[in-house]
Amino acid sequence: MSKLYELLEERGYIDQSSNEEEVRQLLNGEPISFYIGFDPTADSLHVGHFIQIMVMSHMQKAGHRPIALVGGGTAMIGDPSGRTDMRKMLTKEQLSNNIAAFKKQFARFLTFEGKNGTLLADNADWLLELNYINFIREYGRYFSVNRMLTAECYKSRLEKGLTFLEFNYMLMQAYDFLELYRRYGCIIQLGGSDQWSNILAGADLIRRAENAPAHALTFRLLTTSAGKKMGKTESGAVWLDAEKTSPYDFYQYWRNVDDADIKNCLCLLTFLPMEEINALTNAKGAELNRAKEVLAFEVTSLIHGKEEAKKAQDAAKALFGSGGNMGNLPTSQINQAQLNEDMDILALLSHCGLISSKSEGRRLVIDGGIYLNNQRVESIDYRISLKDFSENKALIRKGKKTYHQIILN
RNA sequence: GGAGGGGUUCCCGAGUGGCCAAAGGGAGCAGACUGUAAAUCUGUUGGCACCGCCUUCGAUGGUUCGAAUCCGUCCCCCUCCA
Repeated sequence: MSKLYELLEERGYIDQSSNEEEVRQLLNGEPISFYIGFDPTADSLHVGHFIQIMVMSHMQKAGHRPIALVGGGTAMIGDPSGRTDMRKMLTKEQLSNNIAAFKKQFARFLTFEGKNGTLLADNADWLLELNYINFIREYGRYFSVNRMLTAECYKSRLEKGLTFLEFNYMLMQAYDFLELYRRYGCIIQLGGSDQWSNILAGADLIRRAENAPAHALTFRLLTTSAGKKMGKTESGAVWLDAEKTSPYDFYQYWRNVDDADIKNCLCLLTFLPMEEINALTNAKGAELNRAKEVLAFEVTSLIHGKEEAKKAQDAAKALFGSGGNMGNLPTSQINQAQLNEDMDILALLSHCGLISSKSEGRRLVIDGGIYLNNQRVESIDYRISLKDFSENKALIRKGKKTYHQIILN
């Protein structure tokens, strides 16, 4: 008998369950089928999803069969949970494109082969052909509006406004669970804690419609110790797709987490054994930097592979410490002709995409936030020239941490 | 459908004819201090050819020397009544 439940609990994944004892026995017992839903609202998964994938992976390793459900149907409605605004609807083309991207990313963490190979399902397969009257007559009677309104996700939306379209979301998701139960014998749904009421609704529906037991288990969202959602940067989410968030930036995101969040991240986002995590996080003060390096390296390896993680780490070490080679930095090309023209510092900055307007660049330079080859640029009129390059390379830095390499060719 | 109240810069939110590129807060960015951390303090946050000019205050058309502010029409949101 495995100790899967205890493992998840010790690592801090578990938030709420429909019945702790029963869920514990399910997870620790014979192989079962479970599902987690993913909304294909973007063309890549992000860090928020990663924690769910980690759980799926833990579950699969313990012998259970994951069902990854992409909400091709529900995404056409929009989940009101945790949002103040209505989610925008997507076209079918966007959806199928996004779903394809998800599949690829899942494959890094989950096996699709074998007796407990991951099953990929799309609720568009059954939701799109539902008949309204039939659905309402068959399942509408199982849902109490009074109860739905007490759900936190709707309560808050009632102040702001909630359309009937979105109100239906809970029914759709509940129906998904029922459908997966019927098709694949899925008896437990997992998800982020924001999904609690939707998941419960599904379990309830199975109990009522099928007179069979079904369970719910939610996981803590990845938040900072201050309670803020992690995985957001000024430029948006931290994506798992290397095209959208480069391995270097990805690495740096984790390298820079708050001291207070290191342990949590190590537990939730890596497979390192607890003893090792405890040893790393018992350090004090500046020694915690070691733990951050390990965190950044491990998470980057999981997402982008060891090789990319190594490159990102080397680049970081080259820039912030000594040694290491910095081949893997964000880089821009520049040619001789451009150099001969009017390549002042502002033009260079926007060429590299480091600023979104000349005004911003102007401010940065005046504030002393721009460095060329680690020398502060003093004037907005500074003109870059051949002498700024050594071996056809120059290094530009914005603030303390944003590095960009320029290659002359 | 009726009555009333709204839509302001990334977000919240002031502004009700010129002193408004628009208070204040949040968030962001930069500087100092540091451990590539946190906290704190300082500066900054529409664009550009930047001591000047241009474009913004739901949309559009007016009034005026001059409008985010007044008037008309339209779109959207909220509250109460049905």
